[in-house]
Amino acid sequence: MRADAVRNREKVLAAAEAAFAADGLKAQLDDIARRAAVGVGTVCRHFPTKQALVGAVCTRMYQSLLDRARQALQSPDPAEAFEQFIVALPDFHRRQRAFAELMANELATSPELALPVRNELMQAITELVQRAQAAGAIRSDIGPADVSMLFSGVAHATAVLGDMQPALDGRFVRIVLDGLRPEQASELPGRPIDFAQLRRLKQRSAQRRAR
Amino acid sequence: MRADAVRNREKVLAAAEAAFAADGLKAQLDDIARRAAVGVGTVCRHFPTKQALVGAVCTRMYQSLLDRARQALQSPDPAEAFEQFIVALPDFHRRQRAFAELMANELATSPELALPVRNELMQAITELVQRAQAAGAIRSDIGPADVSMLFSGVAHATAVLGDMQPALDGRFVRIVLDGLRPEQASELPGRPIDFAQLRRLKQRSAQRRAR
DNA sequence: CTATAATCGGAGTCGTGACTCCGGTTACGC
DNA sequence: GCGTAACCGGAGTCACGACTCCGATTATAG
Repeated sequence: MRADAVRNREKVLAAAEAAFAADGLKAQLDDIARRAAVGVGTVCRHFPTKQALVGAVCTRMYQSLLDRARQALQSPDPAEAFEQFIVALPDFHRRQRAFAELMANELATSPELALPVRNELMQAITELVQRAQAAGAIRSDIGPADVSMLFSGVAHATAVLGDMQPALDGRFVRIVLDGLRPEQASELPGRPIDFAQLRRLKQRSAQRRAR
Repeated sequence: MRADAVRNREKVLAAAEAAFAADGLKAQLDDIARRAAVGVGTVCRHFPTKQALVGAVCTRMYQSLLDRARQALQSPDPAEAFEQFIVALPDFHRRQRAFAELMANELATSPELALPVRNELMQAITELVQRAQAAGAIRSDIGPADVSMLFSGVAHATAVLGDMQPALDGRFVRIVLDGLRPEQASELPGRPIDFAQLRRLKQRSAQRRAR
């Protein structure tokens, strides 16, 4: 691959990230091209479809989130590790607004982009949760997928709130965290959900939709 | 207005509700017309723009939600009133999936559809929260807008989860409710948010975006 | 029952936005 | 340096979806 090609590919990715951050998923290819100081053709050669571009941007985001999760896992205290990761989330989402939107929709959509990074991230989250539970830092009647579902909600709120008081979603996270502490009053309906189960549910739901 | 006209208007509204429920806001006018067993022209005469149709459907939804809030306010026990209203939310959203999406986006968008019903609903929620706080049923460091923000998250999750196990969002609500109980560990950043403040924040944010 | 005015339907218009095509240009191998 | 092959750009294509227009139809007034 030629040197200028890689350079442009990089410029496009950066521009796409910025554009998605500003306008969400509905950001236009033309705008992305303009931001990258590049023709539309170039964008479309590197990423044959918008979906592909989204996928590429998404992968980077997941990677960066995975890094955070791994960093949190370094911490010797499981409770702190969990909290550290969770509290960092809206901060992350604020910077990557579009990704919040993407990720928030992720659960339901785009099974087509089966990103290996995502699996690793799920792995890391699972570990974070299990360790925290073993240490008695969070309630035992939840599963990893419950956590990710919860934070798809946080992600969404962050995306919607936009540049309003950052404090707002900080409050949201703290409230949810409090709800996750051990020995809470409510009995949760159903059973703890992990990622394998979530996937099964998703498939069944997709089948139902197909009919 | 002629009798068949009202009848059709009603059919269109019902069809729109169903279509939005199935496909979200991106449901197509043609599809709505087909569901209503009516021509596209009819849809567009009754509702000159898609926005208007959305507004009309939205108003009904708010009305129905308001009814629930008022019903909850009837309960003599403030704690139970609050919980009753909140727990009913995802159930409501499941039936009205699109509305969940609408409502979830509401915070940021569509200041143009200034629905009077919405104001009444905010009033009712404010009362529900204040009474519950006075009775010591929920923590005192939150405001009504915090609650609605939180449940915009729930709404989103419900929308995304779709027809997956209804238990999933039931779990979500219980966890958030637990996080709202008095005397929790976390200290929330910032101050309690009420609707007036939220509106101000929104305006400032809109101005910033305009520049 | 008939005149009339409003309503209905769906084929057609128009705008928008993703993607293609090809002449001109720029980077590597020799 | 120079030939070649890959890359660049942006005007144009194409599909899709919101909305319009007008002949056919149907409800009310007298």
